Amino acid sequence: MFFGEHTYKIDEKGRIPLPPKFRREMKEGVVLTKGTGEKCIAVYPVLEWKRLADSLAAKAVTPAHLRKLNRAIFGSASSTQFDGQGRVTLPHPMRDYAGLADTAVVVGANSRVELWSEGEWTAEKASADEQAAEIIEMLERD
Amino acid sequence: MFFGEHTYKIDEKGRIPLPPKFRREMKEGVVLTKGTGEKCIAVYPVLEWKRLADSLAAKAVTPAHLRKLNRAIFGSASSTQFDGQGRVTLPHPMRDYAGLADTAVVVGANSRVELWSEGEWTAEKASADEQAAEIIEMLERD
DNA sequence: ACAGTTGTGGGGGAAAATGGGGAGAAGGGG
DNA sequence: CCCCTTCTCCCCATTTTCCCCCACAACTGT
Repeated sequence: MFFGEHTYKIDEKGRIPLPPKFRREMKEGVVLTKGTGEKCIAVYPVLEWKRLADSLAAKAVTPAHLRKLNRAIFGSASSTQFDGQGRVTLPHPMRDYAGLADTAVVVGANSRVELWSEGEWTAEKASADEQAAEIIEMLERD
Repeated sequence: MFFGEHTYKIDEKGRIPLPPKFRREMKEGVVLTKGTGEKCIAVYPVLEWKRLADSLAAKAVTPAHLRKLNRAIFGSASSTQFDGQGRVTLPHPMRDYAGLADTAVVVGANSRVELWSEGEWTAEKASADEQAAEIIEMLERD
């Protein structure tokens, strides 16, 4: 379970540290993927990621379907480890995709961790807050 | 398990390197085949390849069927090894089939590795992403 | 105040990407 | 039948990139 919002620097080699609490749940390594739809990088503990990939693959209806799916899932993913300082190196294509330059916001999102550029994150947060307010209001109406 | 998307040059002798992580899972050699349907070259670790060929052969219903299948499978396949620099040589017919000239995109797709021309790959990726997004949406609906 | 932990930066060494050279096998033509 | 060409391996060389390790400063909690 990942919580909270932390801002870290990305050094010139493309490395970023993760909060110590997060590392402890990711000792076996992590898998990085592009966020689905959102302009961010998603970080999963390997185990969690395997669960996800399997449940996705199970939805494929034909072999051709499955091949395509594997391409999308595995092709845009990257398996990696923490270095001695608790950092992970972000592949260039992903950094570009998420618009990450010299700082990133590390967001705990339950079973997943997300990396956002500051700009994208404030925008996303605003819309998330707004939606949450709407949803809560809806719930309270009943 | 093969991950990620890497771009490499094909030298004038038709050789292409594979990422070191991939090589380590392919020490015993690889089998190259034309992609089934897709305009790419598929690369299997020999062991994975044998599993595939066997499971296919088991499904043949008649001897004639099996002969045809064997021709199709083994006829267009090519078994090879890495050279000292971690490269494999691509047979000419396959390069032509996949439209590979001087650069190729090496895509990890779970148990298989695929080689694409840059053009074909961007097109395929777009459609694969789209399909994956649909399935993810399906999953989230439940 | 002190010790251990964490964020940040950088340097050095090993490995990887790329490019050629040359020997040997295969094939085609004279 | 022989020679020449072509293709295919295997080896060597060079540059670049990446990864691991070390260093220091700031901060934590005790």
